[in-house]
Amino acid sequence: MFSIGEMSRRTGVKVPTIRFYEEKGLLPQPGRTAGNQRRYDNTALKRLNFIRHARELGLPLGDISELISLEGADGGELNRAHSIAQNQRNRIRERIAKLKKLERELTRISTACDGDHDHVCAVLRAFGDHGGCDGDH
Amino acid sequence: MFSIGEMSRRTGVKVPTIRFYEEKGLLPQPGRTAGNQRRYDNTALKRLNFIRHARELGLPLGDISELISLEGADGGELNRAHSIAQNQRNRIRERIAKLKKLERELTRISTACDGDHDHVCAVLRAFGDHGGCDGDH
DNA sequence: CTAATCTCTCTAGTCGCTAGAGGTTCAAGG
DNA sequence: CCTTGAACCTCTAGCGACTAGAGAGATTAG
Repeated sequence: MFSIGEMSRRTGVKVPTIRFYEEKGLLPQPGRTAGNQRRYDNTALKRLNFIRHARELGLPLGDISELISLEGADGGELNRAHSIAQNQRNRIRERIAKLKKLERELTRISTACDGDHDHVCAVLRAFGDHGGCDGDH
Repeated sequence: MFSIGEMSRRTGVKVPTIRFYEEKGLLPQPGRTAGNQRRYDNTALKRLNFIRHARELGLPLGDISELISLEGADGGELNRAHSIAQNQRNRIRERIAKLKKLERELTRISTACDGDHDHVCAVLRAFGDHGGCDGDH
């Protein structure tokens, strides 16, 4: 049986965050000591690791809670798990594409004014200006 | 002179967001009609476009407000504008690298279980499992 | 003049936490 | 057994960057 601090050490999830997950229903309410402190078992530890991993993958808590509810589900319902993973992958791909565009533009902005500050700084102009973008944002 | 709705139409920034920017000091308080409605001029329009563009580049409002205060600054202070742009570029590069790692891992997860759902779904296992990651997250 | 559409302020909600106050419990050392 | 100090408890409030809605007043086109 682990205290909340022990859970935190073992998973890297901060103590208040663990309580927050419990409040949101992602972690089941654990047992308590006579003095009202939480005590967790291995099942809870595994679930917290699951949540942490999924969070690191960028899944919103809603998706994670859906995945949790799929534990022990059968064939048809498991397609849902697949599509959550696929959706997240697509979201990430889109974000990568968008960020690459932004990087190109920031490069343009940064090189717009190479230390010659006698005139109005081109960096500031470039920030205000969509004209130099190659994109659709 | 534009109404707040006109500003919104011209910049693509939503009406409540414009008021929010004003409240945060990013937009100066505009003039008002006798009936207390906001009326903006071209300067305000340009500034709103500046904010919008910078936001699209992912700059936090704090950085944007710093950039705004650099308008009309001289050489030394303008280096600050450069470093804001550079920092943001670095942040974005890091995010791209991280997202690419996640994409690889989601690919692994998605392909862990190709429609064969007779056993406990490998997707769910993979979400709970760091072992297959190549990374340090 | 009326009706439709803006616009006003204000409050509260979103997401995923994080920080702090003020109080209680636990575990170890004496 | 008792004390001390760390860890724990609940509760509230705050972050960033908005978004949504209520209820009231302003503007504008016909």
